[in-house]
Amino acid sequence: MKIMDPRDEVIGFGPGDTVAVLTRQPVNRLLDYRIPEGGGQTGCFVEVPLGPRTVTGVIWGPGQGQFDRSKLRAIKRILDVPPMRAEMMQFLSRASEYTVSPLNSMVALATRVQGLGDLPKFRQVYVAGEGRPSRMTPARQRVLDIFRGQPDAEFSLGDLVDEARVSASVIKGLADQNCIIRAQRPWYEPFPTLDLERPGPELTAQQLQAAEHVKGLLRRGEHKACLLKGVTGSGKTAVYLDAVRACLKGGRQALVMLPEIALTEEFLNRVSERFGVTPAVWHSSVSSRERRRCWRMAAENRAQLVVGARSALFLPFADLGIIVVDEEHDSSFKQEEGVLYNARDMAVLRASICRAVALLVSATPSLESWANWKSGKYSGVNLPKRFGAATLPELRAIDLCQEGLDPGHWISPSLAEEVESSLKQGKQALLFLNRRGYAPVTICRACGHQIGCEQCDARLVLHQMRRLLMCHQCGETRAVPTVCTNCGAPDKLAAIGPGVERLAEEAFDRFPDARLTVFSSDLAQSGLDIQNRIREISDGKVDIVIGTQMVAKGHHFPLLRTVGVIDADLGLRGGDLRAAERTFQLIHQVSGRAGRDGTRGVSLVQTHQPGHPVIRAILSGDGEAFRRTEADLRKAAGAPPFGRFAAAILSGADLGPVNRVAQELARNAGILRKGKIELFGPAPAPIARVRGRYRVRFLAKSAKGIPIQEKLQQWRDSVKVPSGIRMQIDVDPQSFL
DNA sequence: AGCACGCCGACT
DNA sequence: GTCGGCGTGCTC
Repeated sequence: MKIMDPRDEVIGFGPGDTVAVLTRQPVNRLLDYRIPEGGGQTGCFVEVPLGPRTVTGVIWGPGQGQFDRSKLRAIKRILDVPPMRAEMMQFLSRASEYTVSPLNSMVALATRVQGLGDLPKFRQVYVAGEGRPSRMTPARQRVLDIFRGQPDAEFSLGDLVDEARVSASVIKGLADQNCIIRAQRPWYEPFPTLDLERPGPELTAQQLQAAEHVKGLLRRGEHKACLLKGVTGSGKTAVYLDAVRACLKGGRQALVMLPEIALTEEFLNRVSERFGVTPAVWHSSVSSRERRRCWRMAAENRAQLVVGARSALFLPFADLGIIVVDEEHDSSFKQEEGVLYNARDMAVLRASICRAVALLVSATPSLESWANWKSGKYSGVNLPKRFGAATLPELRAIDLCQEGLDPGHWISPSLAEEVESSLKQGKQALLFLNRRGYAPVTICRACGHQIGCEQCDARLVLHQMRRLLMCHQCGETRAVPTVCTNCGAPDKLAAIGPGVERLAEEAFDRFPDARLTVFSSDLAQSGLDIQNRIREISDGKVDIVIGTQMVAKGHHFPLLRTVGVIDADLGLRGGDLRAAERTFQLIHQVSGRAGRDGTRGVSLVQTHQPGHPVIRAILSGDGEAFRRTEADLRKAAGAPPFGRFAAAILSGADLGPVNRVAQELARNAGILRKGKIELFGPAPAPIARVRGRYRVRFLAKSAKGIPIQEKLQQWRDSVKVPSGIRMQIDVDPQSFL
């Protein structure tokens, strides 16, 4: 079923006219409604009756007239927000086609705010007042001191309570005596204006050249994607902030996308340093009120710059001029649930539709972007040198076959020695192991049983600090048993293999005087907590940092001298399409944390296979050579980016029906073959059961440039998928689980 | 997504 | 005989 393409021009409708509405309910077709008093136009956000309920939707175009006119119902309300722009409708439509996902679910992505059309509510703030308190108390003094420091500032109740460490009643008492004054502010206040005249850092010649290239694209209105490649520490951020500034000066909006929420705090500091104020933020942990503000301000062109996660791509920007995708190679840009899309690719699509520049930034570009640059589809700029005194670290392999490890130990003598010498110099060391928890496997020494998840085809990971076993597939946790769950033998359970927690234990034994900190996504409390702990590291309050990929990304640790990669072979095992690429990117990235203050850093890479091409490429530091070799391999295999992949995943509570549907789909492979698409499978997914659901996979493969979506759609529609069985199509899959 | 309609098993 | 299980289909 194909929903009509949105039109370029806006169409107005009068009362009584029939219009086609697309709701965000899973009803993937247009429904006709009558326009109410006051009229409307395409793109209007509306509330319509649907059965017994009222749902939100968007006027997509003129009515289709295929429904009994006498049964038509009227639109209940046209919401008081700027209508969806034609370019947004086009973007959603194209994104829906590309990802083979229903258009209504794209509309759902574009309306992920509560109370879309509700009138703005007010929020209460406190400002300085003239009154004198009848009696001064230490608590009251603390509150008044805050205002004395910033007489024109406004604070919410929460801010005052936190900052002055007082209770709300103290604030109330002061307000009653007019010492501070309660004021109403609309919650939808525009975001503060960025100071674009504020002098920025002096850019180096290569930075200037790079910035000039991007600004040229903006000036000439070339809505072409551009790859900004630069070694870690080369000052990529300063370059793209300069481009953002040029875009804002031209009166257009900017979006900067970061792969992880954990990176936003640090980036916001960077922005407020550069432009004097904090910009709008959009990600899943932003409060719903703040999201509403951000959404609305983006639509009204009153948010100049939005910093966000991948979902920020669906904000209703009025006039978006540049989309920066920082760490564009990062796999977190791929949405792996619900609508499966790669925010990096969708950013390029959106930019091309709204005539914006898509700027993809990375030290280790994805092979996709790199190939697009090489072929001339994207333009590109390179920053080959580190900024200022920073030099690239010295990279060395530690051959674990030569240098044996004691059982239960993972820090080799050479690595320990290097860490020791860093500590002696008053510098820091980072031990990197991309494995959360204490140990990946718990085994019974009596019967050999490995404790697994009841719901998934996966082993439970021991999290010692939280005293539980956890499934990394479904998140299910359970208490650590004292007897074997299989044979009942007491005290025979043993933790096998290392996780960051266990590594920390070993580091504590080895370096008893060092101050340690462990970073892992499950140990992080909040964005602020991460921010504080990062600051502790920058301030030199920590000697050894132990962490998962969380520490590899983006953070700046000036005192860090030594990086130890505990297990370089870890990511190379699974053997999926991108294993080599991801390993290269991760180790390169984490190594780049070392030596950013002028003294040369060292990165030691522990491996059992120092001759492995990927390990050799990492050690040589020659990313270009690595990408060329990897590209040749992919080309020979017809793999992305030189061929096209799409996965289909069937899942259901019982294997029988899942297999039956899979067999039927396999029989219909002819549909794909007609479109020059090869089908492989069905095969049980590598993790054959997740959350109690059995999973079976297909892989569809075609040459580059073959339009696969229409055929995939036909193929999917060729079977009737019974309720209880889900079929997901993943175009350009990242993960092969 | 909800919710109604509808066709087969164990109860007052 | 009926109450209710949740499979199938509709919502303008």
